[in-house]
Amino acid sequence: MPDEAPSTAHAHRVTPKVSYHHGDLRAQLIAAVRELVETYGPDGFSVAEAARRAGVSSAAPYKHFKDRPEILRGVVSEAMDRLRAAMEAGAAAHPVGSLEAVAAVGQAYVDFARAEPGVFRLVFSLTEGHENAPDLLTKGARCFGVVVHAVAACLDLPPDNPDVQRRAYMLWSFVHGHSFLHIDMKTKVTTAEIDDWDYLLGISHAVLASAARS
Amino acid sequence: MPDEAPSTAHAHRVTPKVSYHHGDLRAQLIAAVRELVETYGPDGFSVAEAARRAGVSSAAPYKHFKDRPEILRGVVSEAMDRLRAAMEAGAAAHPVGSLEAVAAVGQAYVDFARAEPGVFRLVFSLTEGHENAPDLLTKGARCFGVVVHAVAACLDLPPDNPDVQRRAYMLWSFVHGHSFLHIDMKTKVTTAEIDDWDYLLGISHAVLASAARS
DNA sequence: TGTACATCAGTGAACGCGCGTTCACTGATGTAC
DNA sequence: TGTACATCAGTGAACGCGCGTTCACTGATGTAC
Repeated sequence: MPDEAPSTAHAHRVTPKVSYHHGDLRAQLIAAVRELVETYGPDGFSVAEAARRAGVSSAAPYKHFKDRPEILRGVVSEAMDRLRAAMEAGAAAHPVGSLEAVAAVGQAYVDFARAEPGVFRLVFSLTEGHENAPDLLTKGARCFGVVVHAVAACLDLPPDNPDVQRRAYMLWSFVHGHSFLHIDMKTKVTTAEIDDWDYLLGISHAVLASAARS
Repeated sequence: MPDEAPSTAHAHRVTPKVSYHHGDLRAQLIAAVRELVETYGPDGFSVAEAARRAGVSSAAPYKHFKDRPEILRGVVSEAMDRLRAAMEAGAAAHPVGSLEAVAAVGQAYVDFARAEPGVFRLVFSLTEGHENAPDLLTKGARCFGVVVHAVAACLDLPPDNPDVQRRAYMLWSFVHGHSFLHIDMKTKVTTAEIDDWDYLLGISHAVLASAARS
């Protein structure tokens, strides 16, 4: 080769990204976007900045994603997977059919929102993503399915029972609202102290024990 | 002009919305931004486009607002005023202390979210606005105050009673979650049909009638 | 085993664009005298 | 009452910027023979 003697330089390139094709750029980009979304909010990310943080040229992301929205969808998809896993783990930590199992699903939800408020918000701000990404809709429905499952077990009814669906939705909206209020208003707007677990148990009891409505 | 009497107490300036050059550009800009936010989402507005829609040059907005964030804050402030007014009107349409009055506050909240989903989302996505705008915090607290008031009347307890605060927060998070889920997932994720008024009455009953917790 | 080749994840330069904001200005308005 | 003046909400041109995306390319990798 006309290049200089490679002998000395040949040794070991200590830089971790020695490889031209670096391992998993897609995953690294998603991680970078998550970071950006947490720092600057759901719309405060740019493809360019994400690429910069992944240590790659600004054109590189387009080898893995069609365009900017697709990157967002990738982040949301991955986040929903983690959210569902957390909810399932919460339920699994308590006896099947117990009120605690229901509350634990809610606790996982709230914990996720608190740990990743930016991503959490992003998941629910994909107004345009609905039509474009049926797989995201599916994943959302699966998350809801975890709630339905816990409620059904608790009430000893089949998951498709209307009353189960209704109460599961009530619980979900409750927990969803609590999560959002929590991350939106770090400054408390109420004088009452809220302990999550107590609160979620109380909610679960109020919703599941109240008289069935038509 | 002859409409003077500057030293007397009743020195009321007639001509409430004096048209200098353009009429009330400030209000028109806010209206334009509301429109943009509804169309393109909370972050999908630009100062330039708002000015365009108001029929003025792109520099004109800076005669009324310091910068872009201040415009957003103006929109949110105005929206919170309308939201509170709607909640108060809802409560006032039913007997003081009735469960219906409580549910009507929630209904007004949900109605607002459904009528202006973009603005509604914007109100709750001002992550940075908290420190910058104490007046927005105050307005938010006042909105919550409407809920507290209705709950206090219903339970016949003072508004600063911890149980009142706790139940008001529960109701709020419930309604907040329902509102968000409603505007986020137009496609229903549950098989159960939700009638708002029934639903809100049920919620109010479940929250206010359940046994008091420590 | 070595070699030729197709594949494909990267580069880096370039593009057009719309944005936020500033600037000196203009001309209508309200007021003091 | 008329006039001179200060005020201020507008203009329109200009700026620098970072963005999303495209493009021809490069060179490492895996595989068929």
